[in-house]
Amino acid sequence: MRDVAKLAGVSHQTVSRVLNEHPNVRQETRARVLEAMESLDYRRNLAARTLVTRQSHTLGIIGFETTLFGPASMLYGIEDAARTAGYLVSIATFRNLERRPVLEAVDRLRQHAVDGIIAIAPKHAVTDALTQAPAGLSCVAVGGAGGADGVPTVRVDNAGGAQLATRHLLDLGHRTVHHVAGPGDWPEAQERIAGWRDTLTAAGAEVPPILPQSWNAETGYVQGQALARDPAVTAIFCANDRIALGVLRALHEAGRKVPEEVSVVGFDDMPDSGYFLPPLTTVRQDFAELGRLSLALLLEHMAGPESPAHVVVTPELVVRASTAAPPKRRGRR
Amino acid sequence: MRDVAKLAGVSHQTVSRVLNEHPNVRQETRARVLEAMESLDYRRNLAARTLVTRQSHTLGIIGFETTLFGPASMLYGIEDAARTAGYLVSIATFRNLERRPVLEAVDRLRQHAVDGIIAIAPKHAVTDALTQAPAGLSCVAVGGAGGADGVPTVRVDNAGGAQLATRHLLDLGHRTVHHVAGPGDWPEAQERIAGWRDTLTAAGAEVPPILPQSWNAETGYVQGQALARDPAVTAIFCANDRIALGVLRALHEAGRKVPEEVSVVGFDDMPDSGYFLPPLTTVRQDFAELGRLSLALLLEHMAGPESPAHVVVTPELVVRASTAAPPKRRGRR
DNA sequence: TTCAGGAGTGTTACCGTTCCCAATCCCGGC
DNA sequence: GCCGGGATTGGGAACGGTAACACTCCTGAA
Repeated sequence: MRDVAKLAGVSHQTVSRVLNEHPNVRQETRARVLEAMESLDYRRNLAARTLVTRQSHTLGIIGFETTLFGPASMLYGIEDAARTAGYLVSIATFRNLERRPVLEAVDRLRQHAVDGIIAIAPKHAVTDALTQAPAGLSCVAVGGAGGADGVPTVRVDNAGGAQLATRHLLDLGHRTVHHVAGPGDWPEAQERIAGWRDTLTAAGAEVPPILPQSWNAETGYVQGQALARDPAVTAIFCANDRIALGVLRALHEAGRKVPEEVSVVGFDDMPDSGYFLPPLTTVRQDFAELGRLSLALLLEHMAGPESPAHVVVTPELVVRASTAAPPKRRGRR
Repeated sequence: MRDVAKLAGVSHQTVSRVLNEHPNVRQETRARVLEAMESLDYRRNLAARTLVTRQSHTLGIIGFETTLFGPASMLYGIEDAARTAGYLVSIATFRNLERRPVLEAVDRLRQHAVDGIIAIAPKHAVTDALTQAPAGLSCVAVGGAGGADGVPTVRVDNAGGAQLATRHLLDLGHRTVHHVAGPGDWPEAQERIAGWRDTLTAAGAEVPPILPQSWNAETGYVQGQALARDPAVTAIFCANDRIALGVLRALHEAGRKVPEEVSVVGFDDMPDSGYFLPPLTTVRQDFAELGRLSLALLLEHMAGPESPAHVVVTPELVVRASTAAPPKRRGRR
């Protein structure tokens, strides 16, 4: 910077002003400085800037299982939006959903002086940990655990999505809808269960038992085998597309045709669920949008820490070929 | 830090020494300092440290389509390894595979003074851009484009993987193996094509034509429909699992049974390919390991920039239920 | 007894910015 | 022609660490 100043024949302070687009610099001077910067291939030292301004222009993301489609997409959305907002993102993942590892991740980011944190927070433990973050550090939670305490959140209306799916099946004429749930201690899974159950009871339909377990295809396969054995089962709502994949396989192996005999609905709309056998009807959530929104919320919160806002995104039903009317047509009741 | 020094009754320099685990500090003094740090909840300002040492203890990752399983997993592996090595990772993604955006991403990271860069580099343009990175900044390329110029690389033996798949099908008794390739301008796709073709010609089998297009399920579906129409087709090797998914669907819709009539092999071993219909035989690449290795290579290169090393990871065939002997048995030839 | 040398500690300079405040220039109004 | 005030510029002083070097002890060998 000193070199630039010397070459342009001004003080280092003026260079700084040009850098920060301070209004009170004469056009001519600014041009001279810019030219000098150009010819010296100068770039400012952000560490020095951070040291004095206490702003790193870096945002932190703490995430869990970022290898899965949902979290990875959110990450992508956040990074994209952050870039256009002039921020770099650093990422800290943790391996299990307890308070300690989360706090460690927050701490790691704090050490590096991030200006704010977005947590991909599927469980309450994460959101809770966030409330313990030091004051002055803005945090936003995105993903599962909704309606949290003092932390702004962005989330999907899981209950609404589950309702969409369940209603769709009911409207097709199914007497009731079975559900293969996600892990019982995940708010997202709970909300989907609630949305499904409420829709069923509101329609006066019987509520079959559930056995919440995991988010993967194996769960779907195992539970699907049991459901396939029961001829009364004509409609299955799965907590996500991976589970649906497993259910589809179980059904197929048991010789039960989809959608002629059994209808299946998923949740997420993963990239290739349109190519499942048959193409999966599912509830689509726009993860990238979720990421973008959470970034916007974070910036807002960093600018003026008002009372925490809560943004809810509405998912959308994508009807494909895995759902149809039940085999023996009955009246809509 | 001054406060800590005062409280411990030493100079700030001694505090610094304790922080950096300098050997020449008396036990007792060290204890006193540590205690002071504890009671003041002191944490060192990394920006200041970076300013003087010119080391940010941050690594940069530049990536493309990090929302897909492969890149996301590498990211994960890198972050994991970086954390244990005491680094934070920042990420910069770019939207298209040309030189400019890649260089911009490198620049962004450089501004933030990253100590090194790992590029998830599926195409040569990325690796090329890396060679233009300023001297003194260590870079490693991981992923597709192998055997590059001056940049250390970590990659999977795609040709070897393709050979594994093709051999497996040939050994089952198929006369030849058809291939649904990935996009023609991707080195990974090219290498898989080469491995497949070479294996075929080495075995004296006919080499069917290919039509390289894209990595997604749609490609598989479209090309699968054409292949399904040809009764001579009994074995299909797909450039990745997503393509295989599409092929499986096309085959099923055309009424051709897998694996009784047609065998299908994928590449990648995505999380749920074991639950495809039928469970997919595929070539497994360990993305997380790839990430870890690339980090190790980067650290090595940062320590002593010897001639760039090239690490090759061998993939592994996972045999599941989508492959079998061809319908009319013929001799092994 | 003297002295070399290492352990332990403190002093000072410096890393590259931005902030605060003062200085200078220039313009219009009285 | 003088003066107030905004525009423009410059001169230190931070920011919070680490590096380099100097200094004081203390120990063991000559």
